Amino acid sequence: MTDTEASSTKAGSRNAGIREVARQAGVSIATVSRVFNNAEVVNSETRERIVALASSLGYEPSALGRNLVRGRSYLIGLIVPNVSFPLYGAMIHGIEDVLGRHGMSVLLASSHDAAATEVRAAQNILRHAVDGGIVINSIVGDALPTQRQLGWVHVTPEPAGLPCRVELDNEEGGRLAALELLRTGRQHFAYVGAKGRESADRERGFALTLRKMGFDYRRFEGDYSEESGMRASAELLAGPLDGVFAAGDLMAAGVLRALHARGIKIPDQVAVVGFDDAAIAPLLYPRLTSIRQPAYAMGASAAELSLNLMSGRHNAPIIFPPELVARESTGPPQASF
Amino acid sequence: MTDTEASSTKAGSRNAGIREVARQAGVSIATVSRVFNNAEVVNSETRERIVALASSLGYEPSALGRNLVRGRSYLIGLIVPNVSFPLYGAMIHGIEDVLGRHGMSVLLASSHDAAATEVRAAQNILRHAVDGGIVINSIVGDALPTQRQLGWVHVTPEPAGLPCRVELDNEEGGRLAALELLRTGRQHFAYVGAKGRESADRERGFALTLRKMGFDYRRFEGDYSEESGMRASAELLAGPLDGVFAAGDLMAAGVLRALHARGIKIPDQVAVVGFDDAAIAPLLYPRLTSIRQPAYAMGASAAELSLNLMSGRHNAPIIFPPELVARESTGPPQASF
DNA sequence: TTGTAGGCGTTATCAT
DNA sequence: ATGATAACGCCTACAA
Repeated sequence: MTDTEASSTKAGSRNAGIREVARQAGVSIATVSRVFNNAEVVNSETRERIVALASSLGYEPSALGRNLVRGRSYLIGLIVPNVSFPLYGAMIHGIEDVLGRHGMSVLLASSHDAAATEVRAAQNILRHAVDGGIVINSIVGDALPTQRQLGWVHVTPEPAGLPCRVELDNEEGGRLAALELLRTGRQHFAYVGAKGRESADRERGFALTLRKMGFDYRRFEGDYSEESGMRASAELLAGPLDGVFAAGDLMAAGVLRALHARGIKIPDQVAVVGFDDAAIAPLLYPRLTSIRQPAYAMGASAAELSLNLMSGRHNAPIIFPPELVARESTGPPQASF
Repeated sequence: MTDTEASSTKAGSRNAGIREVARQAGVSIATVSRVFNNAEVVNSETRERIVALASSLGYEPSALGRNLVRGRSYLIGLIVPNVSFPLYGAMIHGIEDVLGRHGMSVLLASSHDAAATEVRAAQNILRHAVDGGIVINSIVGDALPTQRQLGWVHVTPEPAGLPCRVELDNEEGGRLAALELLRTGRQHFAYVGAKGRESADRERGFALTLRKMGFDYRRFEGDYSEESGMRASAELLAGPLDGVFAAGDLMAAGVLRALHARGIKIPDQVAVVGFDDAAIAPLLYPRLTSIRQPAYAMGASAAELSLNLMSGRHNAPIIFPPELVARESTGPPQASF
């Protein structure tokens, strides 16, 4: 393998490097480099000549070489529990937009809600010498492997100890749900929750708001699945019920289905509020009122936090307010032709 | 900034490099390198000493340096129209699994169904010297920018000319839908489609199968949105109707909703079949029968194709068969308690 | 089994 | 405005 020969003569097998361009242009490699970095500083005539030559030779600076000398990869690692979940999709969108604006790209890995997989994803990401990292709903939290001075930005409500964090004001979400049910004149409430701090926070906001108005509520602990929502309905219907707040849209879907199966009219007899405002919410029957997480904005903020972290700056956790999206399940059906 | 001093003495600010490890271990950097590559070939005693030292120094080989000398980035670029779409999520999952098994990672970028964004995403990906690339439902097709001998693997039904491709047998999907409607004794059919080759293929399979049994059908052209599905129902109900095949689950959702609004019983009076078997299908009311794309397997195949392409091997396009997932919208409701 | 040394493709400093 | 040249961190013949 006469490697030197091949690389200098036979164009195509390996693209022309900076040396070859410099040689053919009759300048030093430094000048070529400058053309692609500080274009202004080089004589406009030689610059154009080099640009033309480079493009005819199919040359462009190698990211590999550039990364090495700059000590950066321009990559941000991103760990997501599950790419399919629409809420995460919106977050990723926000992350991509901000990062792209700063010339950085997203290295993706999924944790599939398993601690071992999450750690493996982190190691995998670290192997690529990323400049930063973002984890959505981390399971292992600050036990995530790291390297150099890389800091992970967390998008999660827990644990509270994590320094660099973006989270949703879940308690406020619970409050909004309660207000919506109160607004539509309900009196017999129920909360369909799940384990974990997210649900607990949502319930607290819900409970506080109801109590302030002199109401109590019953509760059911599910697991965010549609099926657990159906179980919840079955159990809660043993008593008086006209207002349900479910901690997730999937559970709310189950509630709707079970009420439906019993011929109960929504929202006339029972109103239902979900959480997340996932893509399914407006497709359910009836269309589901839900508490929306500003997922895009949260992703964008996480990206900015990560960018700041790279530059040594450190920011306080950012807490986002949720927003009520009122649909048919708590009010009169929208006009449908 | 006495950079050289800092890097050689003050551990921490910049992690130890291979030189430092070699120096402290009293060996050459070549030996240290071998420990992390051809571990077997180095004396087990020195190896353990080096491993211990490296870990105490927090040393691990720099991906930057390694990539440069090997001329590879171990990155595969992935362009997705929209991360949120659950079908794509499953594909990404398949891609990640296969790639991870080969020590490669996913560099993600979204096209948001816009040609300009897709091209920009490709350029962005190319800047990172990826070893390969995969595009899901590309808009610009073979006009995607490329470099070196990098070849994009397409997951898409069109254009047919693309050499490296994974696609679904849409015609077979249409056939399955027709068979299911025939099986449940329907006689007055309708197809709710959209523009593009995917829909055309699905319709062909649907039409051929019906005609073979002596049936005809009416058609409506929507745009994959729920709203267009509702319009379809409104129009189609002008004539006799008891079996609808919609080219997408969202349109099917619209069909269901419109039928519902008119008090039409599903599946008793009208049966509905969707396409994709997206996450929403089992959540609709009633649960939607749909034609499933083997998204995970398709993603996995795309990844394998890309891996092969890197090694110079070239494969023929792979065509996947869809699968019927029967639910309530075409048959008796499942037992619900 | 281990060391030597060249090179991967670029950037950036210091002269000129 | 341009050229030499020293890194960047690592891998890998080749030699010992």
